[in-house]
Order: sequence, then structure tokens, then C-alpha cells
Amino acid sequence: MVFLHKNNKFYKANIMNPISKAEENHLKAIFNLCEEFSKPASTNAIAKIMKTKAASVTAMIKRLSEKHPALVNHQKHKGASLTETGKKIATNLIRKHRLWETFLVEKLNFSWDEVHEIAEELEHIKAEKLIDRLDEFLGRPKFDPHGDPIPDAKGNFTFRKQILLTELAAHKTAVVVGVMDDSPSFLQYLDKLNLVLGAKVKILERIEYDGSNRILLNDKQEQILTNKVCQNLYVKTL
Amino acid sequence: MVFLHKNNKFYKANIMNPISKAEENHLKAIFNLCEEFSKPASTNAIAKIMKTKAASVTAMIKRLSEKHPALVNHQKHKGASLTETGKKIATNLIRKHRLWETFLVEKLNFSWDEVHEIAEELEHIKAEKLIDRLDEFLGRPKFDPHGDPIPDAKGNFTFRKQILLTELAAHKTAVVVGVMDDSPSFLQYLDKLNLVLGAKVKILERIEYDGSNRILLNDKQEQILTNKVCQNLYVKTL
DNA sequence: TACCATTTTTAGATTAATCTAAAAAATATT
DNA sequence: AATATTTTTTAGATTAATCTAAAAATGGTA
Ligand SMILES: [Mn+2]
Ligand SMILES: [Mn+2]
Ligand SMILES: [Mn+2]
Ligand SMILES: [Mn+2]
Repeated sequence: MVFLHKNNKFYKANIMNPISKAEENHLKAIFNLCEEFSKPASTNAIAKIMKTKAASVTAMIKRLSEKHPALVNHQKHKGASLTETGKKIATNLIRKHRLWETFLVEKLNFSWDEVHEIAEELEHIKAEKLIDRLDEFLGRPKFDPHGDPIPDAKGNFTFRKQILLTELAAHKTAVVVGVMDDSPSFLQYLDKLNLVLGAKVKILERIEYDGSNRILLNDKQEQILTNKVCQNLYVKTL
Repeated sequence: MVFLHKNNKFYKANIMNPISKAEENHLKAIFNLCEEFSKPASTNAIAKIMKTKAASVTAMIKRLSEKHPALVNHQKHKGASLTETGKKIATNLIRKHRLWETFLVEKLNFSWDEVHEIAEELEHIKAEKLIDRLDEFLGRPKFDPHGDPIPDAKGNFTFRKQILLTELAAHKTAVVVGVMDDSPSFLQYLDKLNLVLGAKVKILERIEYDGSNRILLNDKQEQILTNKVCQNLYVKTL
């Protein structure tokens, strides 16, 4: 099979055509945006995630569709979404990312605010056997250090009944299981508050004035959490 | 500071100018060639290692010297060598490569013939903390799965009195500590012969006719090793 | 020393991934 | 519906990393 390329040049559509790092990152961005908003990912939104410009995204999507047909769906001005094959690839990247993060925290003693950047690079290492072995070595973890689900080799995510801490009823108790915002600054702040995964939180009082919450942490420590903090913390009721 | 570029364009010499993967691989190739032959690395030799063409190497060396002055020494037609700074970078790459290989074999149960390719990619992950933690996690190993020394964080290699099996005197006993050729085919063949690192070898007879050797393996198994095999095996006398 | 083979460099192209500026299309606001 | 704003695409450049073909330099040999 041959594909028409710009300037009327042809090139073979090599089945082994490897997906580049930039292409992989774009696929992941499109996947995440489509998941979050349940609609095609806009050029601008992708550019923001990729820290590039809209024009670069348009060019990338064009190149992607030509080089690897059957990964991305795209109509001019209508945004991009992934085909099933594209989703498989994106899911596998997320799997790799989260497994590496888990490795860094569990085995190399990194803290949860340090691992994202490194995993962002490690996820692009292409060796299926490596990731299978890593998964096994880590004991086939179901969640990463931020509480995000790690898809299995087939791409299946584990779902968990979780709510935001803002949604937890007053006087109820729950356990911190994840974060919505995984920026280093938020994670570091959570560390300072001892609000790590597994922490037990009881809502003592919800303050109407500003939506802040008086909580009891791990059955002993009383403190105030702003609404913003609670809005970014996932908990699971006991 | 500014550097003149082709077409009389200028560009800023950014101190944070990151070294690309291709540049790193070239530095490593130059380092290895200079170590092996104790003279500047020729364009052709580098191209062979890099699996590119001589013209590409010339271009790369030019770009390297412009973008990162103080890494490579190069005079036209005289080959390339590394400055002290260049050697530091190459040594650190070798450190990363060998630590990752060790990780793959020791922790993820890869065999010694499978790890080179993967480490060739992993070595380019830029995170000093990662490699320090990995080193610690592995117990600060001094040698990789092929018996090659792993430089420490300062770039110091551990030296070891080792000889080729061809140099071992008849009737002497020694332990296999490394390989000269680390191609998968040789390594797989060694596995088949049970000639793994740590194997005990006694030269029973050196056959003059073709340089082959009758050996006793691990005090019990007698077999013939061709000269070529012995030429690629490092041993340490007891 | 002059010639020849080999090695290295230069010249000119190509592709991937980005950019800025301008044009075009879509969307929102009077 | 007309106009203004925002978003997306196109046009045109740039840089890194490679290639092939041709030119130039080097080194060995007659
Ligand atoms: Mn990434
Ligand atoms: Mn994560
Ligand atoms: Mn490499
Ligand atoms: Mn090795």
C-alpha cells in the first residue's frame, strides 16, 4: 500500500512504521481530552496540553492521519478523536506511564510529586516485554501513586466507587484514594497536611460561609481544609 | 554568547541546551572508539557504529561542536575525540546503560542477551536522581550482566585483573567474568554451553591444530571450545 | 614524485516537528 | 442578519537528523 504525501511524493505505508514520541504524546492528549469532555478534542486544547501552538497541532494531526491511518478521526474544524486502535495505543501509554510512576515510588523511593515528569519520558520506551515484566515485578498494581487506575495489558481499567471530598456527607468518614489535581505543588501541600493515600478523613463540620471543612484526620488530628483542596481529593467511603 | 551557524544565521548558545539522543549516541561512539584504539575516532568508524553514513557523521560532529563547544575535539580529516567534559557525559551514559541492563537482568529476569537494545533507549532518560536511586536500589553494582564495569557517579571504573580464555595457561583454572563480544547470538550460544558468568573453567588441553580447547566446566563437565569462543571470554584466575 | 584508492567533506535533498503571521471558518454578540 | 471575536487552518520558515552524489583531501605504492 502507498499513500500520497505532500508534493505528490509517495511513500510506503510500512506496517512497522513506528509511532514517534511526539505522535504518542498527541495521541495521549487526544485520548484524555475525549475522555474528559466526551467530545472530539479541540486543536487549542491539544496545543495547551502539548505546550505547542494550534498550528503545530493541525500539522501533527495531518501527519498522523497520513502516516498512520486508522488511529485518528479528524474533520476540519471539528476536532480530533481516536479510533479503537488509537485508543489501544493511548491506553497502553497510560499503562506504561502509571506503571513507571509506581515503580519510582514503590521501588526507588521517589515521592508522588516527583514522578510524573520522569514517567512522561519512560512511557515512550518501546518494549512490550519490559512493561509486562515491570507489571509483574510490581505485583500487577491496580492503581498508581496518585490513585489513578492502571489499565491491564488488555487495556481494561479497574473502576472504583470514589467521590470528591466535597461530596462526602457531613459526619461521614472516608479514606483518601486519589487526587484530581496531580500538580507537584498540590501534592507537596497534601504531604504537608498528611493527606496521603490511605489517610482516614471524617467531616466534622462543613462551613457554609466559604465551603471549607473541619475534618478529623486519622482519628486524631483536627484541621481545616479549604473547598479547593476538598474539590481535588478523591475519597472512598468505608 | 552567539555562534555563527550555516547561512550566516546566529543562535544563542543556551547553557541549558540539552544534548539530544542522537548527539549522546555519537558521543558514546566516539568515546568507545577512542578508548579502544587510543586515537581519534574516524568518521567511518563512527558511522558504522551509528549505522549511518560518513556524511551524516561529519554533519553531526559539526553541529555538536557548534551547539556544545567544549565536548568534542575535531580537526578536518583528523577524526574526533572528546574533551574531559565530553568524556564525563559519555561515561555517565555508559553508567546509565549498564545500570539499566543490571536492573533488567537482576530485577525483571531478562536474560543477558535481551537487555542491550532496551538499555540503549533507557540510557537517554535524563534524570540524575533516577539513576542515583536505581544504583542504590541495585546495591551499587560494580559490573553489569556482561561483566563490564559500571562507572560510579564520579565516573570511576572498577578495574579487575582479567584475561581472555585464550591467554589462560594450560591446566590452570579460572572463572568466567565477562565477554568481549556481547552480541545476542554469542550470548545465547554461551547460555547453551552453560558458560555463564561465574562458571569455573579449567583448561585440560590446548589443541595446537586449530587453537581449540578441551576444558572442564564447573569441575564436572568436559567439552571443547573453539578458539573464537575463547577469544571472546574474559576469565579471572583463582 | 605521481598516481590511485580510500576516506572525509561538501552540496543539495528530504522528513519530522516545531514556529509566526495571515487567511478562513466557526461561534458569539449585538 | 450583520458584525465582532475566537478558533482553526494554511502558508512559509526554521532546525535536527538523516540521505546520495560529487568533490576534495589523505595516504600508500609504483
Ligand atoms: Mn510523554
Ligand atoms: Mn499518575
Ligand atoms: Mn542509545
Ligand atoms: Mn553490557
